[in-house]
Amino acid sequence: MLNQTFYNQNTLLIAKKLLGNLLVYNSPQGLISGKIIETEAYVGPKDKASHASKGKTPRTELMFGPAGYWYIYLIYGMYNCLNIVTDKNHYPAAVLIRAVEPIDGIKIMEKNRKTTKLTNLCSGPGKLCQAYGIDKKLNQSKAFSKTKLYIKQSKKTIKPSQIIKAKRVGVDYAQNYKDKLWRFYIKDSQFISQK
DNA sequence: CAAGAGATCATCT
DNA sequence: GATGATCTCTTGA
Repeated sequence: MLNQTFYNQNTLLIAKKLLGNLLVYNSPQGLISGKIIETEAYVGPKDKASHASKGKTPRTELMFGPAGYWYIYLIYGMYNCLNIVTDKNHYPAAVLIRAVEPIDGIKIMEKNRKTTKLTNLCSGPGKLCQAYGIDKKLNQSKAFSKTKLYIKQSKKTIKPSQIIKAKRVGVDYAQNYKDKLWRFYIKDSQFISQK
């Protein structure tokens, strides 16, 4: 499993390095896992797309803290988004996990998502939380010790040439930060989010 | 296939 | 009282 030292690095580096690793959840419904296909980085107090740009609030306080904790929040009243806090303590940053390729627990995902189309199970931040059954109960939990939800290092690493950089999704309001190429995904994967 | 609307609520002003 | 780090469904060409 990836340890806290890993999460303490530069956020953009982590967003890229997470690709290809396994998101594992020992859920009440059974073991679920998937390969990370797509991530986005939210970096520092000035990133207008980041919740942290509005300063420390009860919700975003976690992003200012030490790395390696899950930051989960409800968006648009109905979907959860899964992030991992990164970078040094007091520097607000996180990586949003946007898509995974289902591996274990596909039956559970199908039930939670009410669809059997493999490429539609976890191809978006809201979708993968729904498929995994992740909600705010896991907010603030640790990703770096033996917990229910963690990231396991894959033997295969993704080559830099296989990583596509793109603009982040849904952040048109982020002024001078909206065009940053801080979204990363694995080239030619069937499992990336749309748009 | 693209565009638009609706669902639905924690969080912040 | 407004607003999303989204998704699904419907409409129409």
